[in-house]
Amino acid sequence: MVKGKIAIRKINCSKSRQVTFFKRRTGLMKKARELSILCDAEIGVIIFSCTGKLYEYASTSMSSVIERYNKMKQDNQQQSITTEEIQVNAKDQVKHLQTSDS
Amino acid sequence: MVKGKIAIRKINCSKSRQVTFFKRRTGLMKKARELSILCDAEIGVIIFSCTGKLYEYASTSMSSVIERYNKMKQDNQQQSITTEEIQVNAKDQVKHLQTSDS
DNA sequence: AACTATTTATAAGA
DNA sequence: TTCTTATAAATAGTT
Repeated sequence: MVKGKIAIRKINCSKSRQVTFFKRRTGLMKKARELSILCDAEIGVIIFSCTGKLYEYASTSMSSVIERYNKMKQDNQQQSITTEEIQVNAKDQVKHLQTSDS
Repeated sequence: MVKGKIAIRKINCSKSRQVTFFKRRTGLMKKARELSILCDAEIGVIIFSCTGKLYEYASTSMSSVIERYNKMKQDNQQQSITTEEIQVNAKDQVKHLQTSDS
């Protein structure tokens, strides 16, 4: 393997994995922070290491990010239910038209 | 400004900001995926663009990540309450020793 | 915890 | 968006 290049699969050696985890975690957090500033984005990053330790970054606060996330998902759900209902209603309407003898 | 280098502050030009957002968001997601694979970590990334659009990445699923996050926070909270109680109890104990005449 | 050879990301331009 | 290219930044392996 050429120096500086690795395959993207689990690093088996625990020591190397730990070092890589530190380096790349730091890099990821930095990139997240830069993106949030440059592009005025709200960002949350949650990382659990393989030993279960938590690392986090949030441009605002994690609770704000999670709340907004849940709200958007909920709205999307609502939206898709609404769409479904409209479709069902439309189908009923068609059915009604087809069975009506006017 | 030298080509290829920018200051980390909000990009005012909407068009440049949009291009940068696309490039860096893609890069961030890739880094997150690589980190999760290389180091066997559970990772969640939530991004809201400045126009409110949601982008997400989760190595497992976002609900799994958020649940685990909330659970860990809750446990930490519990842990710190417990610690506080132990400290209070210890203080009472000292007080008791000081006021007792044995 | 630093170094450095390389790879990777990315800003600007097309 | 998507490609190219010049440059900056990240990082794998080593000291």
